Amino acid sequence: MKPSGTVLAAWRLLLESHRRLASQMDHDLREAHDLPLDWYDVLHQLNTSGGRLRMHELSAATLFSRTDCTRLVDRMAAAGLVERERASEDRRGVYAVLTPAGKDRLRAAAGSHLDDIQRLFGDHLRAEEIAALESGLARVVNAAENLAAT
Amino acid sequence: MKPSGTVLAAWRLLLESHRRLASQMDHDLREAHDLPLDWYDVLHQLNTSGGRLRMHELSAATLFSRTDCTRLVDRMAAAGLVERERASEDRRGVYAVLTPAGKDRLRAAAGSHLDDIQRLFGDHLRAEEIAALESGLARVVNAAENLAAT
DNA sequence: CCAATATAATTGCAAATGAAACTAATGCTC
DNA sequence: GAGCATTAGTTTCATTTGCAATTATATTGG
Repeated sequence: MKPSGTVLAAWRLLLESHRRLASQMDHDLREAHDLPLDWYDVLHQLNTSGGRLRMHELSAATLFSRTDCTRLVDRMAAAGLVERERASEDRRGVYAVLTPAGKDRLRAAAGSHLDDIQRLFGDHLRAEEIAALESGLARVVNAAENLAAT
Repeated sequence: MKPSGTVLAAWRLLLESHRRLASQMDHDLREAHDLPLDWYDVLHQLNTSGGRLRMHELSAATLFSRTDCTRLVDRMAAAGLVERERASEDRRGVYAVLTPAGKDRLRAAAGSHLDDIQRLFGDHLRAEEIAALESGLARVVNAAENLAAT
């Protein structure tokens, strides 16, 4: 089935808002905290998962490829924000572990980044639009997850 | 001001739905038509603009950087989908022009791509959610545009 | 009118990316 | 418990990207 004009318009707006906001936020984070948005994402995911994740869990959480995670962790480890730790229960495995410095850096950046989310995104939406985004996109994401799991 | 939990959730869902759907759609387009999503985007924008755009207009329409446009057009010209044409009214300028082959390729790919948009996105949204996405994100994009224009 | 400045597009270089090959350890089956 | 398939993670290679510098043309202020 073909999408209606409104579905198409909504999809294009989602694409455009993502591109504009993501690049603006990346720019702001680099400017203010010398932290790429990708790094912020990794720090955030680690932090909300108790500070340690296996590489493949990090990949699933951030939606970066395994390859990408390997190299993000490389660079972030060089910058002292995370550490690698071999898994004791599975000797193939590696944990990415948030360091205290990484936690500090995240805390420092979180304030202005959250402000950015509000300023660039939240400020322009009505409560019922936010609710609609949340419920609708949750279903979209869910369906995509199931598809990917196949 | 800090975003409320629902704003934050909505933002994260927007990020996640974009990543999942864009990569799925890119994959499907390559699979079925050997056409990266970026190329589709360029063909689409050219087509909806009468088949010819100055490089900087293409950049504004697609939100790819000027550099990126130069090189996308390079590769697509090598594949015969577009042509470069020096602008007669401004000799610095270059038009990217859709070729008949490019138009054909777009037409061929559009069908399955539109199906994808419906299947992955539209099918999971209620009419009022689509309307909310459309109106809300239009305001978000607008605000971001004005900011960028500064 | 012409020097200074701005704009259009490309290019060189360093960094980031993705797919597929590779290494190592585990699990599964007979 | 030996062999085969699977899973975890990294690495290699070719491609892509982004920033800053470059080239060429247009515009503007004195």
